[in-house]
Amino acid sequence: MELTSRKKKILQAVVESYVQSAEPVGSQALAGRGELNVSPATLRHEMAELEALGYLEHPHTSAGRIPTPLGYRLFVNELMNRHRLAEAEREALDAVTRMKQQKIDRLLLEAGDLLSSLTQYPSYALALRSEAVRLLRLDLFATALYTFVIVLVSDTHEIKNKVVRHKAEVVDEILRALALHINHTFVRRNIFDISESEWSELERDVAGAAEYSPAVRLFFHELRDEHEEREAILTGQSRLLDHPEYRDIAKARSLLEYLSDRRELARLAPPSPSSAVQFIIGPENVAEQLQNASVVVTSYPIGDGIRGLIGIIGPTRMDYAKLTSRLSYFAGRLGDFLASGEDLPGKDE
Amino acid sequence: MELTSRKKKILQAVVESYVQSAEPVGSQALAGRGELNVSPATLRHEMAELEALGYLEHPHTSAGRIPTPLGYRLFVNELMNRHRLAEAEREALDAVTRMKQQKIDRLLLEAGDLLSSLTQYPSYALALRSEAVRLLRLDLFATALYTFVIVLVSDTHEIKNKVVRHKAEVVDEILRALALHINHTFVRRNIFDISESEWSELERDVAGAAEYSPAVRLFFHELRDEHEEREAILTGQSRLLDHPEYRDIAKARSLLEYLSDRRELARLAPPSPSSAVQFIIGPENVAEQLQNASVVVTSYPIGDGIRGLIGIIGPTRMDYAKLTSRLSYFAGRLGDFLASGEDLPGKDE
DNA sequence: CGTTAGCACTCGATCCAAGAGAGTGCTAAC
DNA sequence: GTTAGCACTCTCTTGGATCGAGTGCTAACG
Repeated sequence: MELTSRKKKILQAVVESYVQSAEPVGSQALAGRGELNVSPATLRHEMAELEALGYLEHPHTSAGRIPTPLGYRLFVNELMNRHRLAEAEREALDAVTRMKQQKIDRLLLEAGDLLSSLTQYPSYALALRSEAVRLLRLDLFATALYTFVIVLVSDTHEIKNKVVRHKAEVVDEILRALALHINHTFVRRNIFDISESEWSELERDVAGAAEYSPAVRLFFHELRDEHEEREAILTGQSRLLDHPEYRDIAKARSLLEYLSDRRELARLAPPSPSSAVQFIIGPENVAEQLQNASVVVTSYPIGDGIRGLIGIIGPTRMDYAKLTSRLSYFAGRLGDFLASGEDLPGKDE
Repeated sequence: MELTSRKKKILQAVVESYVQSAEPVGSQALAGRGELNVSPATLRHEMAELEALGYLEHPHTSAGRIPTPLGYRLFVNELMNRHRLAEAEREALDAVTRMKQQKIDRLLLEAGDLLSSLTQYPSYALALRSEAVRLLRLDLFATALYTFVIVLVSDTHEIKNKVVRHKAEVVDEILRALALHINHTFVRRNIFDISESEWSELERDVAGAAEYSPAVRLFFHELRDEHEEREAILTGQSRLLDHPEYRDIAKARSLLEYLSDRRELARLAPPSPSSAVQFIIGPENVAEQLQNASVVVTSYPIGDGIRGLIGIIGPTRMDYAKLTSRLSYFAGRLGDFLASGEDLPGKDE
């Protein structure tokens, strides 16, 4: 059943007013806003119906109305006005992305920091990795009598490395030969897809390789684990406490505790290929601790088909309109910057 | 002026009781503990004197006493009993350090996590770097037409790397020659100490080197910045909210905000070459936001003369005795594990 | 028939006074 | 030096009274 346009206007006004004041909004206050030219009595009538339909609720008899999650959902889907970003905010973000040569994690941290300080909510960000890590180049070399180093450059120009302690004296020549062979055989291949028999073949072809190849295989194996286990970058947690919904320590505690698990956070929102802003409102969240919280999140291209996520976490009462425009702008700028390749930061580690 | 032994006993009892109950302790409660065989009236007398001396204080007339920071200071310096660690706690930490092949940051994170969950306070940890980064080996190689990679292995077996986009086509031969020369000339040298004239010399000696050496110099320069700017690893912030002193949101907010600055945190405690546990109690802290907080911290060797720090942050009312024994054990185990070299983790940024 | 004014009613928030209880400091006796 | 006694102080809790915002219902209005 479609709502009448007046009901929509009323719902919109309730959301906007409540978002701003954090106080349940009553019929008088609503009438006083001026945008609805009807009496409080009529508003009471309409609001009672909106409540029956599940869009509004009542903390107690003698209080005004607040939007339900369903109400917010309708608001973000249909009623929200586009919001314009302040010049100063754009400037600030542009300044962050203008700093070149940064590592991506650093960049996301700074962007998140800025986003959090602009919105007064915690923000989180992460880079979604592609399924594969394709070998661009592998290097092996001795660094001491008993140690050698593995350096891998992927086709996305990420570098991974590891120091290996060897049980015997390291022979640099064999390492070189092994590296040469690996580079030759597996270049542009997904390192997670190298089969058992290919390894055996390799060990047969390169004299002495069998002594070192297990370390390389272990390294690839560890990369896979690391690759699959993403951790989000979180900033501005403490700002949660500024909002009245977390006046209650227990609520704050529970949400903050949830946020402290960065891996959990990374799984918060499904990766989306589109650049649309997503909303996960209250009970739409799976996590128990997020039942009274909302997540506003969007994605941006990092390059090579990989996307990043940047979002905000707060109480269900948030200014979704403002957040949407901010996030869009952030994601846009990050995408421009990162996908351009022009200033591709070294993603080491 | 030295306190009488009875006064010390009383102070000790007050601290222990207050630490446990979070309630100001009165003369009756104190007498009820049994360890002092005097009447409440006598205790009142003594406590009044302890108050005059600055070791105790009075929230208001009809309340019991609580220790002042000076009182805690005396307690940790002289009165504290050594505390025995539970078997289960030792087990848990041993399990963490038993996991091999981890990166040091990961290890510290897990140890910190465990420490925090055992103590119910936020914990922090960081590795103090040595002043120098000595070159063990530098590698340069092209990865694409216009990009090359710099990989540096320091003598502490840390690996740093960077992808560089070059303005012209990269000539691998020149890179090799440059790397060879740098390795030859600067090996075991502190990369921060390489002089202007040495660079010029290098650029003169290797044909074409001038095209690539600025990137290497920039890389070294960035390493210096990164090297100097340490960030602490923090875990368990949300546990602060479990303690009654942070019932007041504003206090919690202020401390949590302080903690969110990891660089600031890294400067919290002076690096100490000894393995003694340090206490920074209330106003002994420089930071404004820590005036009502205490830091308990100790250090452990990482190897090569470098030390790490691990500590706990909480209200001034903490069980210093228990924390001390826990920290000592943690630091000891971490030190054993890290400095042994046997399982030296790859510290790849 | 939708809209509006009027009105009784509900219920949380605030205020205030009274009382309980914990703990003190002082004094005087042991 | 130690202790019992006691008046005093101050916080915390409790309960009732009041306030006021906001509702839902009803009846009248255009």
